[in-house]
Amino acid sequence: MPRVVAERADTLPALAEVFREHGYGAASLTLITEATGLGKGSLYHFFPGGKQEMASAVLAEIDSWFAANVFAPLEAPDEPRRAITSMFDAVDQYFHSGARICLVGALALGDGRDLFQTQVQDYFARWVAALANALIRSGRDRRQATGLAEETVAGIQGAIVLARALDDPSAFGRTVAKVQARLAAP
Amino acid sequence: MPRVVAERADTLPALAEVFREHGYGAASLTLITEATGLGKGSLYHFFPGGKQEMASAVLAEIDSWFAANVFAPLEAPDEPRRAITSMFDAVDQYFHSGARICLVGALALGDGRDLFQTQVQDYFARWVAALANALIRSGRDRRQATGLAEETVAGIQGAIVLARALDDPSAFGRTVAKVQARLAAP
DNA sequence: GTCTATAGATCGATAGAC
DNA sequence: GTCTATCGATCTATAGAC
Repeated sequence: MPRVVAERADTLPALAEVFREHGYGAASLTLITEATGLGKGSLYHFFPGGKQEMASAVLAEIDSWFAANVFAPLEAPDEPRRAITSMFDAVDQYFHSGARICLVGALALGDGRDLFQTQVQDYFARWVAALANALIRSGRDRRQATGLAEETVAGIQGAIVLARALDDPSAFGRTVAKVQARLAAP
Repeated sequence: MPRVVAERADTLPALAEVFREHGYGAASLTLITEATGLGKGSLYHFFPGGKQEMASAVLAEIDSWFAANVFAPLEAPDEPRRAITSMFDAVDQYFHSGARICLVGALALGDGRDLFQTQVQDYFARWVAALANALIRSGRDRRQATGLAEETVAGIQGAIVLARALDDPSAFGRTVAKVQARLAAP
């Protein structure tokens, strides 16, 4: 039978789930050992920097996923409108239609804000820049593109907060659909 | 010289600041004693339920502030447009133009989500309902008012996330201004 | 009411056997 | 690599003097 955890990267999905579920500070090593099925010894073998390195690795993987599935298409030289559409598809998929929160946004609001400020800032800055880039190439005025991109990313993040607060994942889809429609309008 | 802390309610602003700064789980009693200037004995005298009761009391005070300054005007029988304008003024004031996060939203995303779910849900549900009510009375279509209210509240929350993530409070004002402008349009 | 002292549990992290 | 045992620090909460 194949091992569930064969290398460091195999632990990242479970780690990400724990941090999303409990935040950074409240994600104890006990919870992490249960979620990953690894003892503390193994965890510290993979992550000598401890919990902080675990969270940082999760953020790096998230950034990598968005870079490949969201940022790169938005920055690609052609098809900006199609890239924007696929961005919303990717967002809906990644956030499980509102049932999953954005760990980066949660870290920005909660604890770990100081520890991971650079990674959090880079993630949002690149998202806004990539979307603004696509908006400009799709014919938008340069001056308004950044503002529109900020408003869109904020709308997505706010939709996650709202869905989580209301305990109603469908609020995410409803709200994001409005954000997307506004972006498609001239 | 008058005492700084004369009764339970006097501790709430300092408590709120600690929870906003560190989240619920990472706000230790040591941090709380430093912020309030009270020893543990005094804190447990005021809040026999411990840290959970402290956070719950803070949420109740936040809800009370919004009820008086935001929800009630929105639900008042007249001047819905004026109430909406003053809502945005109150929001900008309360969140210090993006320099202060929304503790309710942060709790919704992070730890304490289970502990305070009812209070978090009530806060957002009432905000959306009150704003939708004002929108209907200002001439909006009933079917679209709730969606527009959700989008607006989400936009405000997302603006807070974005401003915090980018470490740029001015992103809050820029984004909220766009949300407000959209609401004022026919 | 407010304090200090401290209990009892849990934390992150380490050591060392295998 | 993975485990168990355990360290010292820190946590929430309580007890009791004043």
